[in-house]
Amino acid sequence: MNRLQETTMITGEEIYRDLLKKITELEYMPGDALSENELCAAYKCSRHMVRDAFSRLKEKGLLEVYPHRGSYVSLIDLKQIEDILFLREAVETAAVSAIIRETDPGDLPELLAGAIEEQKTASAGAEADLPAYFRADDRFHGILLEKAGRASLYRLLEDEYIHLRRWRNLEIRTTRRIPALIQEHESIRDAVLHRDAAEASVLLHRHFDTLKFAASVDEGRDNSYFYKNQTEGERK
Amino acid sequence: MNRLQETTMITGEEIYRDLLKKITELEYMPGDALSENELCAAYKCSRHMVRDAFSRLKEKGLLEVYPHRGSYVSLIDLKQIEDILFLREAVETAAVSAIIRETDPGDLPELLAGAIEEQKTASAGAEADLPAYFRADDRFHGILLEKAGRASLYRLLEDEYIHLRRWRNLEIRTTRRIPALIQEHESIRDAVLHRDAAEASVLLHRHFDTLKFAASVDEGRDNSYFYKNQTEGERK
DNA sequence: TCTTGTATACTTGTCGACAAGTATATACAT
DNA sequence: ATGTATATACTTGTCGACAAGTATACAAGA
Repeated sequence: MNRLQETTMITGEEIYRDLLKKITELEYMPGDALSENELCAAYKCSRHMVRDAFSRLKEKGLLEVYPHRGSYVSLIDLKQIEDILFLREAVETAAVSAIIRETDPGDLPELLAGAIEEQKTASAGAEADLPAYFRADDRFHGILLEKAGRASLYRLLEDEYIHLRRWRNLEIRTTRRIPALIQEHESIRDAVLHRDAAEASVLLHRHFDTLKFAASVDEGRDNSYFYKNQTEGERK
Repeated sequence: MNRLQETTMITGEEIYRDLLKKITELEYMPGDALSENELCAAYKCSRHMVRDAFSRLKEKGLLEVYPHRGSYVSLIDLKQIEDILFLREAVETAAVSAIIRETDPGDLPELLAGAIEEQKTASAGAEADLPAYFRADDRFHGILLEKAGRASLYRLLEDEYIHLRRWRNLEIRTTRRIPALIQEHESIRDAVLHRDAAEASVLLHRHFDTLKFAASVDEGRDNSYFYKNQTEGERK
């Protein structure tokens, strides 16, 4: 707990959003202790607002509350990250399949090209803007669902993707490996535009395997940001 | 609000679970008003416990809270139901693909056969046990994910499946159409055991289309259990 | 020095009371 | 009879205070 700024939050909803954002963007790192008292002092509100936000964050798996001991930002569960990557691969493969099966391209080429272009500019040069790249990356995959008529599903899965984003913010802090990801995006786009569902499926599988590999590398690291071997939620 | 039994709940978690169950199992119907005061009287606890449960139910999209007016059980969003069916189809197709690609059958035949057998006994005869059938149905699909090494993903998607179960409880109240669903399960099982991924994919698509059709029929119904045309959350 | 018991300073859990907004019923004027 | 203003009975929103459990610091005894 530090950097408690003098914000003037009002509603419990805003407190919840603020905490959610700070956890996702690693302002509060995995394992950090969050004190109800300090937070309600920072937000200048009563503990009930903070407790309500805590309750929801706990429900989302972003906070662990140990009664009468303290509350801590959840560690990252790499098995869960792999699950969500599997989920995304499955959903986006189905979306691409639906796009190819049911509709004509429409403005899909322009949309995908725009997202890819934005990824390149955001990740290029020394003044690379990683958050901007991540947004463009999300947009690329979002376009696929939207054009499959499943934009609302993308919103529905937001809660799961939160965990993915937090891990991504922790994992990808340089632009070193981004060009390879962009190249994979271009391959996927080409397969979709050529209406080659089988090829797109293979490329999506490979794309998410690239990320799963990164997650498996984390597995071996010995820092305090990840749960170790199924012992999730066993803080002594 | 009625049938308030004299339970002796204690923790807020139990209250939340109880409300969740009663909403899912339609003891509280879509649109029903839930009063904080009446509930905390029934549970013999303070309003804070109920409010905390309300906050989480709201977050899950099962309750709509209108400040200073009242709280109501969410109506069923059929677009969301279709999204979740699309999600399940995508995930289970990917799971079947993984099963066929990566592992040998193992005890998969026995497990699937057991689940199907349970579906038949639960839905047969005049004393049919629908909840038991639903559990066996869930198990069938759960086995596919488990054998693909994604049991934890199944748990992760529980929150989305809650909405599906609530709709299912409302939609399927007789055993009339269940034999067809069981037959589809048997076809899917056969395709998986014959390691025919393409056929399994087609059959899964058809299976979920059967359910999506039921959802589209609901769309035309003129009762108060469903949101009408994207106007979700517009209660005057 | 080591062990043990106790006091203390934390943490989260729960409660009652009041504030504020909304809808309805009622009395009044037209 | 009808439209309007007011009073009342609800609803959810917010707060301060206290209860209860945990870990730590510290002092007393072996």
